[in-house]
This record gives sequence, C-alpha cells and structure tokens, in this order.
Amino acid sequence: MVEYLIDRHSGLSPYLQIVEQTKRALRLGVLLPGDQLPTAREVVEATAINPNTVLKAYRELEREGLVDSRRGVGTFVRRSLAKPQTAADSALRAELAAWMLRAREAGLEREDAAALISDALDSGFPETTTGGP
Amino acid sequence: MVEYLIDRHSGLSPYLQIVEQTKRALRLGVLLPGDQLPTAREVVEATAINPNTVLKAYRELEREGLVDSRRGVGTFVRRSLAKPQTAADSALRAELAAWMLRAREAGLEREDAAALISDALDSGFPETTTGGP
Amino acid sequence: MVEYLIDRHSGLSPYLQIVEQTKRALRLGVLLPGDQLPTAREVVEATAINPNTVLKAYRELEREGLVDSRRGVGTFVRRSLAKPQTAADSALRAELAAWMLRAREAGLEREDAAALISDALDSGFPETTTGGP
Amino acid sequence: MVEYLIDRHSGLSPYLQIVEQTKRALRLGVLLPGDQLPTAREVVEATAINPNTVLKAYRELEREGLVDSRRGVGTFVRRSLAKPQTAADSALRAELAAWMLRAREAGLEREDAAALISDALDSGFPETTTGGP
DNA sequence: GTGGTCTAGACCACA
DNA sequence: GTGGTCTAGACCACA
Repeated sequence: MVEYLIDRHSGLSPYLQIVEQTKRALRLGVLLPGDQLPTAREVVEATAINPNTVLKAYRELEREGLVDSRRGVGTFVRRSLAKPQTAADSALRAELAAWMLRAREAGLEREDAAALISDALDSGFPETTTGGP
Repeated sequence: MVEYLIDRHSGLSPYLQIVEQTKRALRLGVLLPGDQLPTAREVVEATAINPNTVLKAYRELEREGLVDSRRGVGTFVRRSLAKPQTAADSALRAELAAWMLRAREAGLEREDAAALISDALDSGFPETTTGGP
Repeated sequence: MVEYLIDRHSGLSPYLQIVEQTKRALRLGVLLPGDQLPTAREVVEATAINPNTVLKAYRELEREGLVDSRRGVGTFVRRSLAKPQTAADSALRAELAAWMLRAREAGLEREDAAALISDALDSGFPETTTGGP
Repeated sequence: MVEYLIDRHSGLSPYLQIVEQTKRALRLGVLLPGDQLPTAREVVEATAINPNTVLKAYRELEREGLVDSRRGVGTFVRRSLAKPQTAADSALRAELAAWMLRAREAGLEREDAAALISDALDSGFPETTTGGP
C-alpha cells in the first residue's frame, strides 16, 4: 500500500504532491495494475488533509488514464509506468544507491546532493521546451 | 550571470522557483560571494514575470542571509553554499553524468530517471522530520 | 485576542509592525501555542490596512517557525517565546512599572524615558554585531 | 562626537535612524548647544551610506529647530533636549542600569528585556492617539 | 470562508 | 536607476 507524505511547507500543493507520489510509485513498479489506492478516508487519517483534496488528486490521475475510480468501491491502478530497467534489482538503482553513499561519505548534505542531481539531470535529459500558447 | 527559467506548469510558484534556482547556483558554486544577481528588470525581460515577484524572491533570499540588497545598486551574493566536493571537476559530478548517460541508453525517459533518483535520494538522505524546535 | 495598533508615522512599515507586535505578545506570554491570530479580515477591519499586508506579516512569522497558516482555517501560534521570568507577576515587571512611575513623577515625558531606556538597554545588552554567517 | 550606527536590517530607513540617534543624544545631554554634528563626509566614511541620506536627516533636524546648518561650515546643535533628571549621574539612570543587570542575571535576552520594556513604557506613558486626518 | 500568489501600478528611499 | 512597500483586485487551493 502506498503511503502519502504531505509536506505543508514544500511549496507544492497537497493535491499535486499526491499526484506526484502516485506517479512515482507507478514508475517504480510499487503500484501495479489492479492495485487499490488508499481510500480518501485512509489518506485523511494519515495526513490530516481534506478529503476533497485527495479526490481532486485521484480525479487528475483518472484524467490521465492512470487509475480508475469505481464509486463506492475504490480507486484502482489501470496501467503501470514501470520499465524493466528500473526494477528494484536493476543495475541503475544499485549504482545510484552507491553514489548516494559516496556523496554522504564525502560530507554532502541532502541539499548539496539534490543540487548536483538536478544539474546532472538537466544536462542528461534536457527538458523539452513547452513553447508558447 | 545566472539565468532563471520559470516553468509555469511546475506547480511551484514563480518566486519559489527563483529562490530554488538561486540556492542551487550557490551550492554549485555558480554564484560566488560578491556576484550580482540580475536586477528585477533583467529578470522581467527574460522571464515575463512581474518585478514584484522577483523582489519577493530576493527578499526571501536576503532574509536567509544569502544575499544583500542595496537600494539603487543591486542585489549581491553574501555567502557561498558551495563545498569543494561539488566542484565542477569533482568525481561525484562525473559519476552522475555517466549514470545519466547509461540511464538514457537503457531507454529511460527523464521522468523515469527522476523517479529513480528521488527514491534513491530519500533512501540515502532521509528527510529530517520537521516538527517544532 | 491580540489587537494590532498600526502607527503610520513610526517609520516602520505596517507589516513589520505586525510582526514585531506579534513577537512581543509571544515573548510576554500573551500569545500561547495553539492560539489563533486574528484573520486578515479582522485585522483589516480594525486597522484599515490591506489584507495582503497582513498576510505578508503572517508569512514572515510562519517562515520563522512561530506560527502555522492553515488555508481556510486560520493562522495559529506554533511555539511560545515566553520565559517564566517575564510572567505578568514577575518581580522584573513590577520593578519596571515602578520605575515608569518615578520617571513620570520626575517630570519626564515618554520620549525622555525612551531615550534613557534605549541607552540602558544598549549598555546592558550590547547588540551582537551581525556580520557574516 | 556622536557616532551613528546604521542597521540596514532594522526596518527603519537610514535617514530616520540618524534623526532618532541625534534626538536621543540631545535628550541624554550627549549633544549640547553649539556642538557640531559630524559632517556628511565623516558619516559617509563611518557608515557607508550616501551623503544625500545624511543631508536629508540633518535637514529634518533643522526643520524641527534642533540644529543649524551653516553652508561650508557645518551643522550645529541649536538647543538641548536634556532635562536635569536624566543626567548621567541621575538616580533614574542608575536604577535602570541595575534593572538591566538583574534581567540579564535572570537569563533574559535583549529581546525579552525589550518586550518587557515596551510593554511597561506603553502602560506608564500611554501614547497619545494621533487622531484622524 | 480563509489564506496564498500574482499582477499592475503608485510612491518612496537610496545611490 | 534600483530596490521596498503598499494597494486593489483577481484567481486559486483548501476546508
């Protein structure tokens, strides 16, 4: 079962945090087709946010075709975003974990590592310009 | 000179994007003490956001002691956040760049790589629970 | 409930006056954890300043970790700054009140007393030079 | 000779800080009729503010009849604001100094003392409401 | 209903 | 010219 962690000071709205965390779980294969997302009630109890906020996030995921909401039943994963190369035992994952260790041993803090990573990500995977209206 | 890239669809408010990008440049050593940030006017020309939004970001950075605003003169970096281990020619950077290459060759997209990275970052550098002081 | 008094001729910006008065109430134990600050609307009605100005002050207090803003709910004190020695029935308070009386009886005006006090405060609690980090 | 201390983060504009500090010196008898204020050039060298800012402060003091500016000569105190009761060897001063000591020994910090003082000052010398337009 | 962000524009302080 | 503050008003996120 996924567990959402809402950071009220991150600057990202709670509903977007739920969307992001769900997509991340889909990409990592933590959530697979048929899996049930936590009910709004469960999320409310775990995170102290408003049920409407959860429902808004689920609606957005449904809009993108990632989940299916069945009234009175629950919300279920419709399709996976996982790729075999990102499996839990993949080499890419192991290498990243090792890098984190080295970064930590070198005395970096989370924010330092995050800065390096963002920079490398932007170089390695340039964002496609979204372009005008 | 730093150049800000504002993504209006990221869910992060423009002023926070400026704050984040500035901090990242400070951590990467791209901005060093004494360097001048672009004036509000320059940012406005480059990004089409409102000058007040830029000033709000700069005020926030000043509040954190990272920059100094001098009326009629400009806004200047007060202290660096760079660490020698994150220098442009550091091993940690080179390793990350290599990882990005392998990820790309393995057929991952930016979002896949980002998901793996977020996961690894959270494992390698667990977020300190905020909670009160 | 705290009541803000805005002096438009003090030279201090309204939002800083709200910040200062709130901190003072926190130090005096007038505001305690869990207490709600007046809503922007209430402050507007009482002081005739703009709601955005109030929100700016509250944001600043939140940034310092002193209050928590919850959308649609209100803004609440997060931690106290009160010390037992400054309680309403403390000796230190009583002595100050007595001093004010004597000053007044000696024919001093508010500004005279304020000048003596600033001078004594600077001698008794030298300001720490700010300087770098 | 008076020495101005400009705090760029106090929220009070530099020219008002000069005005305030000058008046305080006049009330404390540190500046007496005939005394010369530092020249703009001297203040600039000591505080790194713009000469125009100093001149604006001196103009304001002149407007209030406290000093006289003589072109090419300097700015001189015209009348004192000191009262015998606030002399350096007055009982009121000694009592305040003793209070500061006790506050400090009780473990208060400058900001705590300042909060107590502001509160006592407001009770002892209620501000006269300035009233409408 | 309550707070958060942004914009446009005004006015001021400072250099 | 550059930054700082404020206002009025719009629109959104959340409860």
